[in-house]
Amino acid sequence: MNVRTLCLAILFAGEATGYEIKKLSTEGEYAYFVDASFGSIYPALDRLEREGFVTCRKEDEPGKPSRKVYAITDAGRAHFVDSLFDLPAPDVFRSEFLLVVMHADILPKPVMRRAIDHRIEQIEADIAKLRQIAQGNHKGGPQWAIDYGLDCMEHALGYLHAHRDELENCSDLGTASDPSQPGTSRHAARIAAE
Amino acid sequence: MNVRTLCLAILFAGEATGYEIKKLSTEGEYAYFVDASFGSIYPALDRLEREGFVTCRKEDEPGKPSRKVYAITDAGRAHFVDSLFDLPAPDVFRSEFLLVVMHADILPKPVMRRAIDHRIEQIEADIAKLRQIAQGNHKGGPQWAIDYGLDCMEHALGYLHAHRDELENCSDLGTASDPSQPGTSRHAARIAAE
DNA sequence: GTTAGCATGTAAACAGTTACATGATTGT
DNA sequence: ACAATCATGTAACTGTTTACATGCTAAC
Repeated sequence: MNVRTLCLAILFAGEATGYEIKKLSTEGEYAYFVDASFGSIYPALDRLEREGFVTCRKEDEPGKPSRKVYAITDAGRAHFVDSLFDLPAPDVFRSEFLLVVMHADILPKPVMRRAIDHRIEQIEADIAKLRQIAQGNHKGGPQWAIDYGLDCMEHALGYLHAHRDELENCSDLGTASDPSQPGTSRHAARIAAE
Repeated sequence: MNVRTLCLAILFAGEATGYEIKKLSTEGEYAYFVDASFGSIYPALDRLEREGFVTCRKEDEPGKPSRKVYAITDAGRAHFVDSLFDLPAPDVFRSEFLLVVMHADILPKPVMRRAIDHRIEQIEADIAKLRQIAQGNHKGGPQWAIDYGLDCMEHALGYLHAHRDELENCSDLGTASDPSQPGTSRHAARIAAE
């Protein structure tokens, strides 16, 4: 999904500024969709306004930076709802962690351990964030999405906890570095630095 | 992760042509990482060769299209393994399906049902693909990655089956279209067409 | 006095997709 | 005859990121 649709989705739920859209897409309830930067959001809102899908109202409160509050139009609403009727594109799951996992056999144990710990912390942070979002009283679709997300994340976290030993035991040859492999010069130093 | 790293990861496991890398990244064992097109793979291999991370051998078998078989160099191996020592970037999960779910309340039941059916089919296809990959005898890291992937997907599938009714019951107002909302003109036609 | 948060925007650079061009072989 | 698979490559385009520029307020 692109930034355009993200903007429409957020504005469909209520008015917002570019700044707020950024926050919602990176930290808030819309983080499942796109992780947009200012450099893509502001131009997208400009274009949506030119196309008549959103309107813009400038707010100048003294003592505060002026802000441009965007609102969706009837045409925008129609366009967005219409796109929901299309069959959704397949879910995307990308994991650099799994790339590391696939090479557990050639990585020193401490490196693998650190990667697992890091991944666990990330999932825990994601769960905490979702739980916080869940505080607001949602219902119907939004509530279902939250429950689904929490359930999947908790399951993945449980799996990691239950099976991390197996993963760590793939790599018990060298605790620091294996000099028989090329390019390991920097590795020992990195591990030593911890 | 970018196409460059994908190429190195695949070549780390063995020689391959650009064509084979494409297949592995879209259908095979590396689909967790990047979904690359020819337009990105061929230039990436060119650049990796110029930089000395891979070498290229041209194979001309009569009666077959000539192919360029790439192999990783020691420098490439070192570069790749080194990158595995970095803390992996957070996993990415993006779901258009969940965007539809979040608007279940305003979507007609048949649309929601179709979206759920479609999502279930996708997960089932992904599971089937992973099971097929699992046929090859993997061990250690790669085996762990497969088991993890299967477990997470099966869990998500189970959740969908167990909770799809709740989701469908969010939208029981209009079975086809709701004329009180703007922009629903095309919707009725779409539903009717099924 | 310095960091963090609020707030908008632009330009250059980069990554990647899409569409096109080419052509042989194998299977239906 | 037609489609699919194998196989490489380029050019134009699009979308997005990064870095920069600006400036005010509130908290520490």
